[in-house]
Amino acid sequence: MTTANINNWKAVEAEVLSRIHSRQWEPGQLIPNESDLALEFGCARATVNRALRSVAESGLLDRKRKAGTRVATNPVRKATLSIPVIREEIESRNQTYSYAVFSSKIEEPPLHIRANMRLNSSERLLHHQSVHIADGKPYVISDRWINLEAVPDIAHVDFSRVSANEWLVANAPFTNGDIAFSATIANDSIAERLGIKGGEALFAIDRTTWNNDTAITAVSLVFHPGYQMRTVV
Amino acid sequence: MTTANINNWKAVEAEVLSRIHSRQWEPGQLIPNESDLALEFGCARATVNRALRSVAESGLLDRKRKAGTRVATNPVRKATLSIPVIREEIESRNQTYSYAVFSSKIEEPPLHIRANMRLNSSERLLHHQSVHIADGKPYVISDRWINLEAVPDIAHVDFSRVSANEWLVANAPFTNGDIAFSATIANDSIAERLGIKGGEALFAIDRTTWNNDTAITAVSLVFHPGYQMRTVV
DNA sequence: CAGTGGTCTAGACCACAAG
DNA sequence: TTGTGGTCTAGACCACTGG
Repeated sequence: MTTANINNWKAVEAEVLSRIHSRQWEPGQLIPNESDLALEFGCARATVNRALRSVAESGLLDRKRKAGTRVATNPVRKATLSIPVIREEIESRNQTYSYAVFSSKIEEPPLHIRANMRLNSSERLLHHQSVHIADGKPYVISDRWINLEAVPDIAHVDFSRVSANEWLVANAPFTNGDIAFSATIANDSIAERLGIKGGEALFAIDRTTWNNDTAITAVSLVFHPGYQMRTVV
Repeated sequence: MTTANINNWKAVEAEVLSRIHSRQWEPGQLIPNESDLALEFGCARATVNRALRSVAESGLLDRKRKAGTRVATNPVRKATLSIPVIREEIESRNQTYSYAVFSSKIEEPPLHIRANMRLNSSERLLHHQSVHIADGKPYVISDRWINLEAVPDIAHVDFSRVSANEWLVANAPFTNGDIAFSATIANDSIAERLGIKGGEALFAIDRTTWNNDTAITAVSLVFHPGYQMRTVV
């Protein structure tokens, strides 16, 4: 025997990946169906299915009923990035976390926020601006709008003890959300809050979350200069 | 009957999500084990397993053998973003795609590139700089280093016909890679290549890909002003 | 040690879509 | 029409890990 036993889905996955990388199965090529592979590997079809499904999810295979399974020609690699609570992100680097609120008041939102959250004109919104601090240095500033109709309890929260982010995560589960990543220039107000000079390029994340069709919150995060968001494929 | 039959894994998943969102199962709480849920829903344990595994992958459940399954307290939401071939990204917006090479030559790389690719001092690298153009306007500029030891064939490729990106995707499959997203300021050379004024904030992606332990290529992409990368959770 | 999730199996039926 | 992947089932054993 030159190959180890292929009797579990991880082994099947490894063998499939190996055949793709070695180009034994070339891009665009139809690979054998599940039953044949199960026979070849000496395992159940369900095991082959589990492995092929996993590889397909990573983008390296295209599967269609009746048409069969093909090696993807332009593999659209999918990177998964986790969106951590900022406090945990900072503490995981062994830095001390702190947090300060600039302002927190009920306001009329600008039009683009209303449009973004798809609100009628009647909702009252809490406008909450704060900064998360790592080892005493501003890490990211947060400019958040919260739909009080969706989360009435938040009116009574003491934000000196817990950040709006964490309170919402724990108390206002959302079903779906949009995220946009971009670059922005540090204007005077941003620069002041981050304790930097103006004119620098800053990494920004804009996130809106929903509970089914009602918007919960829209937040704009602007990170300190040099911040990188990393992941692997 | 108030509820529909829960006899497939999608239905089980929907029911589980509903119980989490409605806080019938609260954050941190231990939920029933797979066998009990299977009994309650009237389906096989494997079906419950499929559903719970799916929810756990999205970050809303924490599963541990023996310890059981708990609702995540700080759900680390995972966003998956697909990394498309730039030509396809542009064409999917019904814009016309074109492409131009600024320079392509074998050079000694700067130290940070060598370190990033974890190379010995001996490898020869192809330095390839280009721009991808949408509807006649620069869309993103690419500054790429290619390890000729890993991809010798690339020396003979006619880059006027196919972009380095697409050739590599089709001919140099990789097993893994790192990606970093950041913001950068438009210096003079970047601004000139993007046809903009200097000083603007630009979204940047740095990606290094590997075939097992040998680096294939490191590429730095700098997008036109206003570019956003979007996804959903 | 014992309870939980993780996995495998053999067989069955279904849903989709290519020809 | 028919071949393919998608899924469900009942049962079994295994692997990890908390107590």
